[in-house]
Amino acid sequence: MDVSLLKSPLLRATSPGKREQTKVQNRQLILDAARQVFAELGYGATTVRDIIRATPLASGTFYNYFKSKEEVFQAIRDEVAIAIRPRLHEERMKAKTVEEFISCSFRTFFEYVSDDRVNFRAIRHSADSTRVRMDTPEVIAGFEELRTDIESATAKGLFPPVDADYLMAAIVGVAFELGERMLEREPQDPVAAAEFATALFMGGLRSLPYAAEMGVTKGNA
Amino acid sequence: MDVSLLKSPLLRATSPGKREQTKVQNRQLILDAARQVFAELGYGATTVRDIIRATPLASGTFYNYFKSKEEVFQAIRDEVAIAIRPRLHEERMKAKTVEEFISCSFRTFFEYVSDDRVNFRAIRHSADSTRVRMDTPEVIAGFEELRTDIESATAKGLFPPVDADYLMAAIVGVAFELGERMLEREPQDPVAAAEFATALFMGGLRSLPYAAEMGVTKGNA
DNA sequence: CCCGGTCATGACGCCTCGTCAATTTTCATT
DNA sequence: AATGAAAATTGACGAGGCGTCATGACCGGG
Repeated sequence: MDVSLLKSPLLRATSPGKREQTKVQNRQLILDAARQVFAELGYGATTVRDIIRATPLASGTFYNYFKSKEEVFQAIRDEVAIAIRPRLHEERMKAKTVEEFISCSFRTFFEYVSDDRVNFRAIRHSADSTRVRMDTPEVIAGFEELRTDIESATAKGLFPPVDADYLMAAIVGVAFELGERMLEREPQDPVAAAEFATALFMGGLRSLPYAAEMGVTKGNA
Repeated sequence: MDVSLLKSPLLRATSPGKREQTKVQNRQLILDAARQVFAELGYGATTVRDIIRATPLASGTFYNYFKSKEEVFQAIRDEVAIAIRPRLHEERMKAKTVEEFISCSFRTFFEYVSDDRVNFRAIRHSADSTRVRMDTPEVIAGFEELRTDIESATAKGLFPPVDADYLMAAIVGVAFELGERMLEREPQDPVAAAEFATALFMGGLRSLPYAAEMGVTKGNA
């Protein structure tokens, strides 16, 4: 048999083998169902059974793909982290000034959060007041990357010699908490949120954009 | 019968009735066991059964005191929130300047976190990478109080007219995330953490205390 | 056409859940 | 003290989730 024929790029592209095909498909089936169910019941209340019930598969099949509901959740989180991380890193590398570094980071993040609302809401919504955050390896790697980016920016003289670990923590804290609030507002305004955060990091309280309209919490002009 | 004798303050003080007594005692028994077990297994992995097994009580009794493991956790959280909230509020009311407002808030919070390490660790430790945060009514009320404190400080001209909601979120985000990092360092230094946060909010990045010693993450002098 | 390997299936044993009828404990009254 | 009602504790129970595994279906190569 001519191996080069069977394994030619063309054939592999059109027929990756039924085996592989259903494997990928099932995985996606489970992930989609999970997203759905998490959004509906909240992460905490969801059971593995709920997920497979939203799927044509049998209970045992679930465990061929994931070890637990946590692992599905990780996979969903990681998709996000993997999508956003290179973008953030790239923006930060391009930054010529501290301000650019900070503002690009926040803007990119908030825009992503706003676009990806569905995924983010999946976590927040839950009957009780539990809030879950998965610090998956992929997410943690994102944090670490931010820290090393800060460190190398410091080496380049962009930053003063700050405590990169604490600074990273502060950025992460503001990003997540502000992101949450942003999602509660209507209309969604990632740019404004990013401006707020940037001003805070650039010049502290006194530089914050004045609250043009009061009652931002509930009213919207 | 002389009611005033039976219900005299003295008697009530020494014997509040066995009924009441065991009720309080059992509640505490459960709370203590829960703290223990949460710290050991992590919040996510803990079951109601694990908690009562660490207690001389029967399974049914648990439900006379709490509806679920979430509610026990809430109760533990709330103890903390109730203990810390008045302190924070008081400090902020005394503040004559913005800087005092900010620095007192952070210092009080970080000192509390550091003292109360046990309670805080109970949440963080878990086999998987799940991080749980309970936004109980009591905790949310604490956030709201911070926001109204900001608003009234603004009214007094202490703050510029900022977006109090976002500012509150930023403070909360930094406090929690930095608190977490602080717990990972040795020796524990709440004052340094508070100084870092305060400098950030007062003057932004450029005011941050220089990292006197590098390698803060792992090394310690 | 057939065989070896891979994967889906769903029943199984174990465990937790929250409930509830039975029982014990407390307490006011006689 | 004796009594009876109210309150709280107990543990067994049905429902249902968990992760596993023997079974069988299905794919793909010879």
